[in-house]
Amino acid sequence: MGVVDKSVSVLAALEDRPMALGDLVTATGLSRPTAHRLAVALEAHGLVRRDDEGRFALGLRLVALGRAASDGLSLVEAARPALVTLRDETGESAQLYVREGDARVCLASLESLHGLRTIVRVGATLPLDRGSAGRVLRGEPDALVRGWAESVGEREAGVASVSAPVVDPEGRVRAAVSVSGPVERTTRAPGTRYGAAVVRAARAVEEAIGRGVRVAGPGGGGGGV
Amino acid sequence: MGVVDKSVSVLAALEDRPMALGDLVTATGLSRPTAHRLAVALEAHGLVRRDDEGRFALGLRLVALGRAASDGLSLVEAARPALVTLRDETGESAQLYVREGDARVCLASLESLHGLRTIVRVGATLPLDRGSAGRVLRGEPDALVRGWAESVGEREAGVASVSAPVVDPEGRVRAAVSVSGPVERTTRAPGTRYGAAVVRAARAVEEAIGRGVRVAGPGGGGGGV
DNA sequence: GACTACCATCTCAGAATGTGAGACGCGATG
DNA sequence: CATCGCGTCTCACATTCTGAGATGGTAGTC
Repeated sequence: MGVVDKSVSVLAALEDRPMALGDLVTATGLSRPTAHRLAVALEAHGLVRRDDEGRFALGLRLVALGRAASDGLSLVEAARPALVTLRDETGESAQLYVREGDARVCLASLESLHGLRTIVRVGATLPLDRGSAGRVLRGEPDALVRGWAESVGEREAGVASVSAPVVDPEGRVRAAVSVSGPVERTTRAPGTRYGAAVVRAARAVEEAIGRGVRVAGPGGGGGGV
Repeated sequence: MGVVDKSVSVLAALEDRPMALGDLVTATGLSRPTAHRLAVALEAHGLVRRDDEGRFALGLRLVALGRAASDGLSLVEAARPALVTLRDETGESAQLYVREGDARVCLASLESLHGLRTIVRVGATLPLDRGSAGRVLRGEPDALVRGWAESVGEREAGVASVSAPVVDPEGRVRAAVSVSGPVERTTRAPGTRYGAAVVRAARAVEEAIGRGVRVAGPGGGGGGV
Protein backbone atom coordinates (compact mmCIF):
# COMPACT_ATOMS: atom_id res chain seq x y z
CA MET A 1 0.00 0.00 0.00
CA GLY A 2 1.44 3.30 -1.10
CA VAL A 3 2.32 6.26 1.01
CA VAL A 4 -0.21 8.42 -0.85
CA ASP A 5 -2.90 5.87 0.01
CA LYS A 6 -1.93 5.92 3.66
CA SER A 7 -1.76 9.70 3.81
CA VAL A 8 -5.21 9.98 2.32
CA SER A 9 -6.50 7.49 4.87
CA VAL A 10 -5.15 9.78 7.59
CA LEU A 11 -7.00 12.75 6.12
CA ALA A 12 -10.17 10.70 5.70
CA ALA A 13 -9.99 9.56 9.31
CA LEU A 14 -9.67 13.16 10.49
CA GLU A 15 -12.60 14.29 8.35
CA ASP A 16 -15.02 13.07 10.98
CA ARG A 17 -13.47 14.75 14.00
CA PRO A 18 -10.14 15.66 15.53
CA MET A 19 -8.52 12.68 17.18
CA ALA A 20 -5.61 11.68 19.33
CA LEU A 21 -2.88 9.53 17.85
CA GLY A 22 -4.34 6.37 19.33
CA ASP A 23 -7.68 6.99 17.67
CA LEU A 24 -5.93 7.72 14.40
CA VAL A 25 -4.09 4.40 14.66
CA THR A 26 -7.38 2.62 15.23
CA ALA A 27 -9.20 4.48 12.47
CA THR A 28 -6.52 3.96 9.82
CA GLY A 29 -5.13 0.56 10.77
CA LEU A 30 -1.63 1.99 10.50
CA SER A 31 1.04 1.33 13.07
CA ARG A 32 1.52 4.04 15.67
CA PRO A 33 4.86 5.37 14.40
CA THR A 34 3.62 5.32 10.83
CA ALA A 35 0.41 7.16 11.64
CA HIS A 36 2.44 9.63 13.64
CA ARG A 37 5.02 10.16 10.95
CA LEU A 38 2.42 10.68 8.20
CA ALA A 39 0.31 13.02 10.35
CA VAL A 40 3.40 15.09 11.18
CA ALA A 41 4.45 15.17 7.54
CA LEU A 42 0.95 16.36 6.57
CA GLU A 43 1.07 18.87 9.42
CA ALA A 44 4.29 20.30 8.06
CA HIS A 45 2.35 21.20 4.91
CA GLY A 46 -0.71 22.52 6.71
CA LEU A 47 -3.03 19.70 5.67
CA VAL A 48 -3.19 18.60 9.30
CA ARG A 49 -3.04 20.71 12.45
CA ARG A 50 -3.28 20.19 16.21
CA ASP A 51 -6.36 21.46 17.97
CA ASP A 52 -6.47 23.04 21.41
CA GLU A 53 -6.08 19.68 23.09
CA GLY A 54 -3.18 18.62 20.91
CA ARG A 55 -5.29 16.29 18.84
CA PHE A 56 -4.72 15.91 15.13
CA ALA A 57 -7.29 17.72 12.98
CA LEU A 58 -7.68 18.66 9.34
CA GLY A 59 -5.52 21.67 8.54
CA LEU A 60 -6.44 25.02 7.10
CA ARG A 61 -4.59 24.43 3.85
CA LEU A 62 -7.46 22.10 3.03
CA VAL A 63 -9.83 25.06 3.23
CA ALA A 64 -7.74 26.92 0.70
CA LEU A 65 -7.31 23.88 -1.53
CA GLY A 66 -11.02 23.11 -1.27
CA ARG A 67 -11.85 26.64 -2.38
CA ALA A 68 -9.38 26.45 -5.21
CA ALA A 69 -10.91 23.16 -6.27
CA SER A 70 -14.41 24.62 -6.34
CA ASP A 71 -13.27 27.92 -7.85
CA GLY A 72 -11.53 26.11 -10.65
CA LEU A 73 -14.77 24.42 -11.49
CA SER A 74 -16.80 27.51 -11.40
CA LEU A 75 -15.18 30.25 -13.50
CA VAL A 76 -16.22 28.64 -16.76
CA GLU A 77 -19.66 27.76 -15.44
CA ALA A 78 -20.14 31.22 -14.00
CA ALA A 79 -19.09 32.80 -17.26
CA ARG A 80 -21.10 30.65 -19.62
CA PRO A 81 -24.47 32.51 -19.45
CA ALA A 82 -22.76 35.84 -20.03
CA LEU A 83 -20.84 34.42 -23.00
CA VAL A 84 -24.06 33.07 -24.48
CA THR A 85 -25.68 36.47 -24.14
CA LEU A 86 -22.64 38.17 -25.66
CA ARG A 87 -22.56 35.77 -28.61
CA ASP A 88 -26.25 36.26 -29.23
CA GLU A 89 -26.19 40.06 -28.85
CA THR A 90 -23.23 40.57 -31.14
CA GLY A 91 -23.69 37.65 -33.46
CA GLU A 92 -19.94 36.93 -33.20
CA SER A 93 -17.88 34.24 -31.49
CA ALA A 94 -17.27 34.79 -27.77
CA GLN A 95 -14.42 33.47 -25.65
CA LEU A 96 -13.08 33.51 -22.10
CA TYR A 97 -9.30 33.63 -21.59
CA VAL A 98 -7.02 33.42 -18.61
CA ARG A 99 -3.36 34.22 -18.41
CA GLU A 100 -0.88 31.44 -17.95
CA GLY A 101 2.64 32.76 -17.68
CA ASP A 102 3.47 34.49 -20.92
CA ALA A 103 0.50 33.15 -22.79
CA ARG A 104 -3.25 33.10 -22.62
CA VAL A 105 -5.45 30.04 -22.60
CA CYS A 106 -9.02 29.77 -23.85
CA LEU A 107 -11.28 28.36 -21.14
CA ALA A 108 -14.60 28.72 -22.94
CA SER A 109 -15.50 29.26 -26.56
CA LEU A 110 -18.91 29.88 -28.14
CA GLU A 111 -19.02 30.12 -31.88
CA SER A 112 -20.96 32.56 -33.99
CA LEU A 113 -23.73 31.10 -36.15
CA HIS A 114 -22.37 32.84 -39.25
CA GLY A 115 -20.77 30.71 -41.89
CA LEU A 116 -17.69 32.91 -41.70
CA ARG A 117 -16.60 32.95 -38.06
CA THR A 118 -13.56 32.82 -35.86
CA ILE A 119 -12.91 29.57 -34.10
CA VAL A 120 -10.82 29.23 -30.99
CA ARG A 121 -10.49 25.81 -29.49
CA VAL A 122 -11.02 25.44 -25.71
CA GLY A 123 -7.62 24.78 -24.22
CA ALA A 124 -5.80 26.60 -27.03
CA THR A 125 -2.79 28.61 -25.98
CA LEU A 126 -2.47 31.96 -27.69
CA PRO A 127 0.14 34.68 -27.50
CA LEU A 128 -0.13 37.43 -24.94
CA ASP A 129 1.53 40.07 -27.11
CA ARG A 130 -1.13 39.97 -29.80
CA GLY A 131 -4.89 40.35 -29.77
CA SER A 132 -7.21 42.35 -27.58
CA ALA A 133 -7.38 39.66 -24.90
CA GLY A 134 -3.61 39.73 -24.62
CA ARG A 135 -3.73 43.45 -23.95
CA VAL A 136 -6.32 43.02 -21.26
CA LEU A 137 -4.50 40.14 -19.56
CA ARG A 138 -1.19 42.05 -19.71
CA GLY A 139 -2.94 44.82 -17.83
CA GLU A 140 -2.42 47.53 -20.42
CA PRO A 141 -3.51 50.82 -18.82
CA ASP A 142 -5.54 51.89 -21.86
CA ALA A 143 -7.52 48.68 -21.74
CA LEU A 144 -8.24 48.96 -18.07
CA VAL A 145 -9.14 52.66 -18.12
CA ARG A 146 -11.40 52.35 -21.13
CA GLY A 147 -12.75 49.06 -19.90
CA TRP A 148 -11.99 47.22 -23.14
CA ALA A 149 -9.29 46.73 -25.74
CA GLU A 150 -9.62 46.13 -29.45
CA SER A 151 -7.38 44.62 -32.07
CA VAL A 152 -7.58 44.35 -35.84
CA GLY A 153 -5.60 41.77 -37.75
CA GLU A 154 -3.03 41.28 -34.98
CA ARG A 155 -3.17 37.57 -34.36
CA GLU A 156 -4.66 36.67 -37.70
CA ALA A 157 -5.28 38.67 -40.83
CA GLY A 158 -8.88 39.64 -41.39
CA VAL A 159 -9.90 39.04 -37.77
CA ALA A 160 -10.84 41.70 -35.26
CA SER A 161 -11.66 41.36 -31.58
CA VAL A 162 -12.70 43.22 -28.46
CA SER A 163 -11.95 42.12 -24.92
CA ALA A 164 -12.85 43.33 -21.43
CA PRO A 165 -11.21 42.37 -18.12
CA VAL A 166 -12.81 40.29 -15.42
CA VAL A 167 -11.40 41.62 -12.17
CA ASP A 168 -11.52 40.10 -8.71
CA PRO A 169 -12.44 42.02 -5.55
CA GLU A 170 -8.77 42.95 -5.13
CA GLY A 171 -8.83 44.62 -8.50
CA ARG A 172 -6.62 42.10 -10.24
CA VAL A 173 -7.36 40.99 -13.77
CA ARG A 174 -8.37 37.34 -13.55
CA ALA A 175 -9.74 36.66 -17.00
CA ALA A 176 -10.73 38.34 -20.25
CA VAL A 177 -14.09 38.14 -21.99
CA SER A 178 -13.72 38.47 -25.77
CA VAL A 179 -15.76 38.66 -28.89
CA SER A 180 -14.15 38.17 -32.29
CA GLY A 181 -15.07 37.98 -35.96
CA PRO A 182 -14.06 38.95 -39.47
CA VAL A 183 -13.26 42.60 -40.11
CA GLU A 184 -15.99 42.67 -42.77
CA ARG A 185 -18.58 42.46 -40.02
CA THR A 186 -16.84 43.92 -36.98
CA THR A 187 -15.46 46.91 -38.95
CA ARG A 188 -12.04 48.34 -38.25
CA ALA A 189 -13.42 49.93 -35.09
CA PRO A 190 -14.80 46.87 -33.32
CA GLY A 191 -14.55 48.53 -29.90
CA THR A 192 -17.06 51.18 -30.92
CA ARG A 193 -19.40 48.47 -32.12
CA TYR A 194 -19.06 45.86 -29.38
CA GLY A 195 -17.22 47.47 -26.48
CA ALA A 196 -20.29 48.12 -24.39
CA ALA A 197 -21.61 44.60 -24.86
CA VAL A 198 -18.27 43.02 -23.94
CA VAL A 199 -18.00 45.18 -20.83
CA ARG A 200 -21.52 44.18 -19.80
CA ALA A 201 -20.58 40.53 -20.23
CA ALA A 202 -17.44 40.99 -18.11
CA ARG A 203 -19.47 42.68 -15.39
CA ALA A 204 -21.97 39.82 -15.48
CA VAL A 205 -19.13 37.33 -15.04
CA GLU A 206 -17.77 39.32 -12.10
CA GLU A 207 -21.19 39.38 -10.50
CA ALA A 208 -21.62 35.64 -11.03
CA ILE A 209 -18.20 35.07 -9.51
CA GLY A 210 -18.84 37.39 -6.62
CA ARG A 211 -22.04 35.57 -5.70
CA GLY A 212 -20.08 32.87 -3.95
CA VAL A 213 -17.60 31.79 -6.50
CA ARG A 214 -14.03 32.97 -6.17
CA VAL A 215 -11.31 32.82 -8.71
CA ALA A 216 -8.27 31.05 -7.28
CA GLY A 217 -5.32 33.37 -7.36
CA PRO A 218 -1.65 32.62 -6.86
CA GLY A 219 -0.83 32.43 -3.17
CA GLY A 220 -4.40 32.23 -1.98
CA GLY A 221 -4.19 35.10 0.42
CA GLY A 222 -5.94 38.39 -0.14
CA GLY A 223 -5.01 41.97 0.54
CA GLY A 224 -5.81 43.30 3.98
CA VAL A 225 -4.37 44.14 7.35
CA MET B 1 12.30 14.02 -0.12
CA GLY B 2 9.29 12.11 1.04
CA VAL B 3 6.32 10.99 -0.94
CA VAL B 4 4.00 13.12 1.19
CA ASP B 5 6.14 16.15 0.37
CA LYS B 6 5.97 15.39 -3.33
CA SER B 7 2.24 14.74 -3.26
CA VAL B 8 1.60 18.02 -1.54
CA SER B 9 3.74 19.80 -4.11
CA VAL B 10 1.49 18.34 -6.79
CA LEU B 11 -1.61 19.67 -5.02
CA ALA B 12 0.03 23.04 -4.48
CA ALA B 13 0.95 23.27 -8.14
CA LEU B 14 -2.64 22.55 -9.15
CA GLU B 15 -4.02 25.14 -6.71
CA ASP B 16 -3.29 27.91 -9.18
CA ARG B 17 -4.89 26.33 -12.23
CA PRO B 18 -5.42 23.02 -13.98
CA MET B 19 -2.37 21.93 -15.92
CA ALA B 20 -1.11 19.36 -18.35
CA LEU B 21 1.45 16.83 -17.18
CA GLY B 22 4.33 18.78 -18.70
CA ASP B 23 3.38 21.88 -16.74
CA LEU B 24 3.05 19.81 -13.59
CA VAL B 25 6.54 18.45 -14.16
CA THR B 26 7.84 21.98 -14.54
CA ALA B 27 5.93 23.36 -11.57
CA THR B 28 6.93 20.60 -9.16
CA GLY B 29 10.41 19.73 -10.39
CA LEU B 30 9.49 16.05 -10.31
CA SER B 31 10.37 13.69 -13.12
CA ARG B 32 7.61 13.04 -15.61
CA PRO B 33 6.77 9.45 -14.53
CA THR B 34 6.86 10.45 -10.87
CA ALA B 35 4.58 13.43 -11.37
CA HIS B 36 2.28 11.23 -13.39
CA ARG B 37 2.24 8.44 -10.87
CA LEU B 38 1.56 10.75 -7.91
CA ALA B 39 -1.15 12.67 -9.77
CA VAL B 40 -2.86 9.41 -10.72
CA ALA B 41 -2.58 8.11 -7.14
CA LEU B 42 -4.16 11.34 -5.86
CA GLU B 43 -6.78 11.07 -8.60
CA ALA B 44 -7.68 7.60 -7.38
CA HIS B 45 -8.61 9.19 -4.06
CA GLY B 46 -10.45 12.14 -5.57
CA LEU B 47 -7.93 14.76 -4.53
CA VAL B 48 -7.09 15.32 -8.18
CA ARG B 49 -9.33 15.09 -11.23
CA ARG B 50 -9.03 15.63 -14.99
CA ASP B 51 -10.80 18.62 -16.48
CA ASP B 52 -12.58 18.76 -19.84
CA GLU B 53 -9.28 18.94 -21.69
CA GLY B 54 -7.75 16.09 -19.79
CA ARG B 55 -5.59 18.35 -17.65
CA PHE B 56 -4.95 17.59 -14.01
CA ALA B 57 -6.95 19.74 -11.59
CA LEU B 58 -7.73 19.73 -7.90
CA GLY B 59 -10.39 17.13 -7.10
CA LEU B 60 -13.71 17.46 -5.38
CA ARG B 61 -12.67 15.51 -2.31
CA LEU B 62 -10.71 18.63 -1.43
CA VAL B 63 -13.94 20.58 -1.27
CA ALA B 64 -15.33 18.07 1.21
CA LEU B 65 -12.13 17.96 3.23
CA GLY B 66 -11.92 21.73 3.20
CA ARG B 67 -15.45 21.97 4.46
CA ALA B 68 -14.73 19.42 7.17
CA ALA B 69 -11.62 21.37 8.11
CA SER B 70 -13.59 24.57 8.53
CA ASP B 71 -16.52 22.82 10.17
CA GLY B 72 -14.13 21.51 12.75
CA LEU B 73 -13.27 25.00 13.80
CA SER B 74 -15.53 25.44 16.78
CA LEU B 75 -13.74 28.65 17.59
CA VAL B 76 -15.05 30.14 14.40
CA GLU B 77 -18.65 29.37 15.17
CA ALA B 78 -18.31 30.72 18.64
CA ALA B 79 -16.72 33.90 17.36
CA ARG B 80 -19.08 34.61 14.55
CA PRO B 81 -21.84 36.48 16.42
CA ALA B 82 -19.26 38.70 18.10
CA LEU B 83 -17.59 39.41 14.76
CA VAL B 84 -20.93 40.33 13.23
CA THR B 85 -21.60 42.74 16.07
CA LEU B 86 -18.11 44.19 15.77
CA ARG B 87 -18.46 44.65 12.04
CA ASP B 88 -21.84 46.32 12.48
CA GLU B 89 -20.77 48.56 15.35
CA THR B 90 -17.61 49.80 13.67
CA GLY B 91 -18.69 49.59 10.08
CA GLU B 92 -15.31 48.04 9.21
CA SER B 93 -14.19 44.55 8.21
CA ALA B 94 -13.70 42.15 11.13
CA GLN B 95 -11.50 39.05 11.30
CA LEU B 96 -10.43 36.27 13.61
CA TYR B 97 -6.83 35.02 13.52
CA VAL B 98 -4.95 32.20 15.15
CA ARG B 99 -1.26 31.67 15.34
CA GLU B 100 0.26 28.81 13.42
CA GLY B 101 3.98 28.58 13.93
CA ASP B 102 5.56 31.81 12.75
CA ALA B 103 2.50 33.02 10.92
CA ARG B 104 -1.10 33.81 11.55
CA VAL B 105 -4.06 32.36 9.74
CA CYS B 106 -7.44 33.96 9.20
CA LEU B 107 -10.22 31.70 10.48
CA ALA B 108 -13.16 34.06 9.95
CA SER B 109 -13.61 37.17 7.90
CA LEU B 110 -16.58 39.52 7.72
CA GLU B 111 -16.41 42.34 5.26
CA SER B 112 -17.46 45.90 5.77
CA LEU B 113 -20.33 47.10 3.62
CA HIS B 114 -18.34 50.12 2.42
CA GLY B 115 -17.24 50.15 -1.16
CA LEU B 116 -13.68 50.68 0.04
CA ARG B 117 -12.85 47.92 2.49
CA THR B 118 -10.15 45.52 3.51
CA ILE B 119 -10.57 41.92 2.48
CA VAL B 120 -8.85 38.95 4.05
CA ARG B 121 -9.61 35.49 2.79
CA VAL B 122 -10.42 32.75 5.22
CA GLY B 123 -7.43 30.46 5.27
CA ALA B 124 -5.02 33.21 4.27
CA THR B 125 -1.64 33.08 5.98
CA LEU B 126 -0.29 36.46 7.06
CA PRO B 127 2.96 37.48 8.72
CA LEU B 128 3.24 37.57 12.47
CA ASP B 129 5.73 40.46 12.52
CA ARG B 130 3.34 42.98 11.00
CA GLY B 131 -0.14 44.17 11.80
CA SER B 132 -1.96 44.53 15.07
CA ALA B 133 -3.10 40.90 15.08
CA GLY B 134 0.52 39.83 14.80
CA ARG B 135 1.38 41.83 17.89
CA VAL B 136 -1.45 40.29 19.82
CA LEU B 137 -0.62 36.73 18.76
CA ARG B 138 3.08 37.25 19.52
CA GLY B 139 1.98 38.20 23.02
CA GLU B 140 3.44 41.70 23.05
CA PRO B 141 3.17 42.96 26.63
CA ASP B 142 1.77 46.35 25.56
CA ALA B 143 -1.00 44.70 23.63
CA LEU B 144 -1.94 42.44 26.51
CA VAL B 145 -1.77 45.12 29.19
CA ARG B 146 -3.76 47.65 27.21
CA GLY B 147 -6.05 44.96 25.96
CA TRP B 148 -5.57 45.82 22.27
CA ALA B 149 -2.93 46.67 19.69
CA GLU B 150 -3.15 48.94 16.72
CA SER B 151 -1.22 49.26 13.51
CA VAL B 152 -1.23 51.78 10.70
CA GLY B 153 0.10 50.89 7.27
CA GLU B 154 2.27 48.04 8.55
CA ARG B 155 1.20 45.24 6.31
CA GLU B 156 -0.34 47.33 3.58
CA ALA B 157 -0.21 51.03 2.90
CA GLY B 158 -3.39 52.91 3.70
CA VAL B 159 -4.78 50.23 5.98
CA ALA B 160 -5.12 50.43 9.74
CA SER B 161 -6.26 47.82 12.21
CA VAL B 162 -6.98 47.12 15.85
CA SER B 163 -6.80 43.70 17.46
CA ALA B 164 -7.60 42.26 20.86
CA PRO B 165 -6.55 38.90 22.27
CA VAL B 166 -8.90 36.02 22.94
CA VAL B 167 -7.43 34.29 25.97
CA ASP B 168 -8.28 30.94 27.50
CA PRO B 169 -8.85 30.38 31.23
CA GLU B 170 -5.11 29.76 31.61
CA GLY B 171 -4.41 33.20 30.22
CA ARG B 172 -2.94 31.98 26.96
CA VAL B 173 -3.64 33.94 23.80
CA ARG B 174 -5.61 31.60 21.56
CA ALA B 175 -6.80 33.97 18.88
CA ALA B 176 -7.03 37.61 17.92
CA VAL B 177 -10.15 39.51 17.05
CA SER B 178 -9.44 42.30 14.58
CA VAL B 179 -11.12 45.15 12.83
CA SER B 180 -9.50 46.83 9.85
CA GLY B 181 -10.14 49.48 7.27
CA PRO B 182 -8.68 52.38 5.33
CA VAL B 183 -6.86 55.03 7.30
CA GLU B 184 -9.25 57.63 5.92
CA ARG B 185 -12.00 56.17 8.07
CA THR B 186 -10.14 54.56 10.93
CA THR B 187 -7.87 57.60 11.45
CA ARG B 188 -4.22 57.22 12.43
CA ALA B 189 -5.33 56.37 15.96
CA PRO B 190 -7.63 53.45 15.27
CA GLY B 191 -7.17 52.09 18.79
CA THR B 192 -8.77 55.14 20.29
CA ARG B 193 -11.66 54.80 17.92
CA TYR B 194 -12.26 51.06 17.96
CA GLY B 195 -10.27 49.61 20.87
CA ALA B 196 -13.22 49.33 23.22
CA ALA B 197 -15.42 47.65 20.62
CA VAL B 198 -12.72 45.14 19.69
CA VAL B 199 -12.10 44.32 23.34
CA ARG B 200 -15.82 43.79 23.89
CA ALA B 201 -15.88 41.43 20.89
CA ALA B 202 -12.90 39.49 22.25
CA ARG B 203 -14.62 39.15 25.62
CA ALA B 204 -17.78 37.93 23.93
CA VAL B 205 -15.75 35.31 22.07
CA GLU B 206 -14.14 34.20 25.32
CA GLU B 207 -17.52 33.87 26.94
CA ALA B 208 -18.90 31.91 24.01
CA ILE B 209 -15.92 29.57 24.12
CA GLY B 210 -16.27 29.17 27.83
CA ARG B 211 -19.91 28.14 27.31
CA GLY B 212 -18.61 25.24 25.30
CA VAL B 213 -20.23 26.25 22.06
CA ARG B 214 -19.56 23.53 19.53
CA VAL B 215 -21.01 23.02 16.15
CA ALA B 216 -20.84 19.63 14.51
CA GLY B 217 -20.26 19.67 10.80
CA PRO B 218 -23.06 18.48 8.51
CA GLY B 219 -22.81 14.71 8.26
CA GLY B 220 -19.06 14.67 8.44
CA GLY B 221 -18.65 14.55 4.70
CA GLY B 222 -18.66 11.60 2.33
CA GLY B 223 -16.56 8.49 2.68
CA GLY B 224 -13.01 8.45 1.38
CA VAL B 225 -11.37 6.55 -1.46
C1' DG C 1 6.15 11.20 46.92
C1' DA C 2 6.25 6.82 44.58
C1' DC C 3 4.46 4.04 41.27
C1' DT C 4 1.93 2.82 37.17
C1' DA C 5 -0.20 3.47 32.83
C1' DC C 6 -0.57 5.70 28.74
C1' DC C 7 0.68 9.15 25.77
C1' DA C 8 3.62 11.19 21.82
C1' DT C 9 7.86 10.77 19.73
C1' DC C 10 12.25 8.71 18.28
C1' DT C 11 15.63 5.04 16.50
C1' DC C 12 17.32 2.10 12.99
C1' DA C 13 17.94 -2.69 10.57
C1' DG C 14 15.51 -4.67 7.24
C1' DA C 15 11.71 -4.54 3.90
C1' DA C 16 9.03 -2.54 0.69
C1' DT C 17 7.95 0.88 -2.23
C1' DG C 18 9.38 4.71 -5.12
C1' DT C 19 12.20 6.35 -8.74
C1' DG C 20 13.25 7.75 -13.39
C1' DA C 21 15.69 6.47 -17.95
C1' DG C 22 13.97 4.63 -21.59
C1' DA C 23 10.29 2.67 -24.25
C1' DC C 24 5.69 2.62 -26.21
C1' DG C 25 1.43 4.09 -28.54
C1' DC C 26 -1.31 7.84 -30.03
C1' DG C 27 -2.61 12.14 -32.15
C1' DA C 28 -1.38 16.51 -34.18
C1' DT C 29 1.38 18.99 -37.33
C1' DG C 30 4.04 20.16 -41.40
C1' DC D 1 4.92 10.00 -44.36
C1' DA D 2 8.06 11.72 -40.85
C1' DT D 3 8.52 14.08 -36.74
C1' DC D 4 7.26 15.82 -32.36
C1' DG D 5 5.14 15.96 -27.99
C1' DC D 6 1.87 14.01 -25.25
C1' DG D 7 0.35 10.50 -21.49
C1' DT D 8 1.44 6.15 -19.83
C1' DC D 9 4.11 1.98 -18.78
C1' DT D 10 8.27 -1.03 -17.48
C1' DC D 11 11.66 -2.58 -14.32
C1' DA D 12 16.58 -2.59 -12.22
C1' DC D 13 18.20 -0.08 -8.79
C1' DA D 14 17.92 3.33 -5.03
C1' DT D 15 15.76 5.44 -1.57
C1' DT D 16 12.45 5.88 1.63
C1' DC D 17 9.24 3.62 4.64
C1' DT D 18 8.19 0.54 8.18
C1' DG D 19 7.29 -0.86 12.87
C1' DA D 20 9.27 -3.32 17.13
C1' DG D 21 11.16 -1.54 20.74
C1' DA D 22 12.90 2.32 23.37
C1' DT D 23 12.52 6.89 25.50
C1' DG D 24 10.75 10.70 28.11
C1' DG D 25 6.74 13.22 29.80
C1' DT D 26 2.36 13.60 32.07
C1' DA D 27 -1.68 12.29 34.56
C1' DG D 28 -3.91 9.43 37.76
C1' DT D 29 -3.91 6.55 41.80
C1' DC D 30 -2.52 5.15 46.27
